Amino acid sequence: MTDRRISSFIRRLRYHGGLSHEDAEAVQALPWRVAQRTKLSYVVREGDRPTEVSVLLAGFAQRQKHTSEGTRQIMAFSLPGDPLDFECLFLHEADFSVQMCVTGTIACVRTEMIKSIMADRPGLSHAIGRTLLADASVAREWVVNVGRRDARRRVAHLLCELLVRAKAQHMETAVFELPFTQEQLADATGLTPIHVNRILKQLASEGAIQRLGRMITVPDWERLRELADFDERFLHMKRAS
Amino acid sequence: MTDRRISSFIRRLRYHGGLSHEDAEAVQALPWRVAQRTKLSYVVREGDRPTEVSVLLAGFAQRQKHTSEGTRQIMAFSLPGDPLDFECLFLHEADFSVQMCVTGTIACVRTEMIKSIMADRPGLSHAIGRTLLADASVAREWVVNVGRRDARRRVAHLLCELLVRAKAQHMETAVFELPFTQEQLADATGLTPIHVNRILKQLASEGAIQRLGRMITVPDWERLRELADFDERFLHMKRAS
DNA sequence: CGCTTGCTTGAGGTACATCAATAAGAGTGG
DNA sequence: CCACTCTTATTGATGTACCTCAAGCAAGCG
Repeated sequence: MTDRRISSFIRRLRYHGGLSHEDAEAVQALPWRVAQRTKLSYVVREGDRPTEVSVLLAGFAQRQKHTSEGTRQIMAFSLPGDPLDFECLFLHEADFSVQMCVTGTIACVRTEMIKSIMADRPGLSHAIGRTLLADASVAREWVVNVGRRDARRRVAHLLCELLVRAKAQHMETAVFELPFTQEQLADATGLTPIHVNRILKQLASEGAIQRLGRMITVPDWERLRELADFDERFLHMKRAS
Repeated sequence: MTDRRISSFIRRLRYHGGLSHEDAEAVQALPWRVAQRTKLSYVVREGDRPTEVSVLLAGFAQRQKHTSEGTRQIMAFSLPGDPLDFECLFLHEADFSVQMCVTGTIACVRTEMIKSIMADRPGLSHAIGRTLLADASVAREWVVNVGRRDARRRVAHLLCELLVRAKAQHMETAVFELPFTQEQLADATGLTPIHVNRILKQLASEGAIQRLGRMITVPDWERLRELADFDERFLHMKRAS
């Protein structure tokens, strides 16, 4: 029973360039095991050597690590269609944990299955490599964000990234429901939740965003983009899709 | 005229797992063009679409980006043997600049040449993928470093990473010559050069490191490692080498 | 030399963290 | 449907790690 939502993963593979029709069908035809995962549950933990890899079909997830101090750093947010731990196809041991932000759905396949179709399909192999390396590019941008931008720009930059990526996956974005707590936003930006709160308030008072609970509306995209020092080239998207 | 130093690149490809003897020979046999690059020269610039990719043979290089404010963030340091811009094999457009830290040597090949032997050699393709994804893992660790560690740990963590990587490339490490200015260390850790200076002084006064100019000696590795919250698993090295 | 680049040290400022308390939702069980 | 609890958001007061500005110093190098 193949889940139609796998197509969101295929759309993700296509962001970064062509993928043949046959390759797409081969991915669809894999024996995906679809599973529900509750909020806060872990899909992978740092140090695991998974025998399955997963794709996010619905909901949101985060990649994170903990320091010895007990603090947490989120290194990426995953949207529906995103592979969650495909780096394990190359690296064996997970260097980060993946945790669900909200209750959602994932699809898993055994690593051998993926590896075996990748061996027959260089085009698919390449597409997966591109996708993983595009994620790497995002991580590099996060180093810049956390290392060299002030709090206002950091938060705004994160909002921009989420909006662009959500749009590329055809998600509802006229009004964007932020599925993250301010604590998560803080752990993603290297700030405290209290300061994130103040920054969101400030952005709203400046008219850069509008808020209603966790609902964010961006009345003037160009304004927010400029304020955030946001240049979407780091997302390596080929087409508007 | 193949440069024997290409073997340092092959050693790097082997960090993360096996590479067949034939694959190694195929890499050696590529028509590498060896070139000298002076200190501060750029190998690639953000936004370039290079037709050649490069490997660092001697010297040090850094990956960096600039913000609209004019500040710089360094996202990685490259050691001899490291591929400098192989992500372009997958992503076409460079999302970062590569600049030489000191005068050194690089080896370049046209992208088609590499792509063509990769098409014939899945094992080599996989090894290159592993290497690039291991670099991605380092970038994620840098997000943690810059986002959630205090200045002392940040600097110490960077020193630990450089030492372990240098050791894995058989570089002289009993005494480690830091080839970086304090400004570069600052741009890599998200600090100011002045604060890096004070931190280095502090680390030295605590006995965690010894300094003589840019020469760094680590009298007690375990001590520095603990102080830095350093766990080398993120480097994904298979063997002590 | 003199000039430039990088290192060092001090004084003072600020962006963000920490601590503390209240308020507002969101479940949950009765 | 309401009381109860827990999590999340908000706001204020205070603290501090790091930044900025400024100056002197050492070392490499034409």
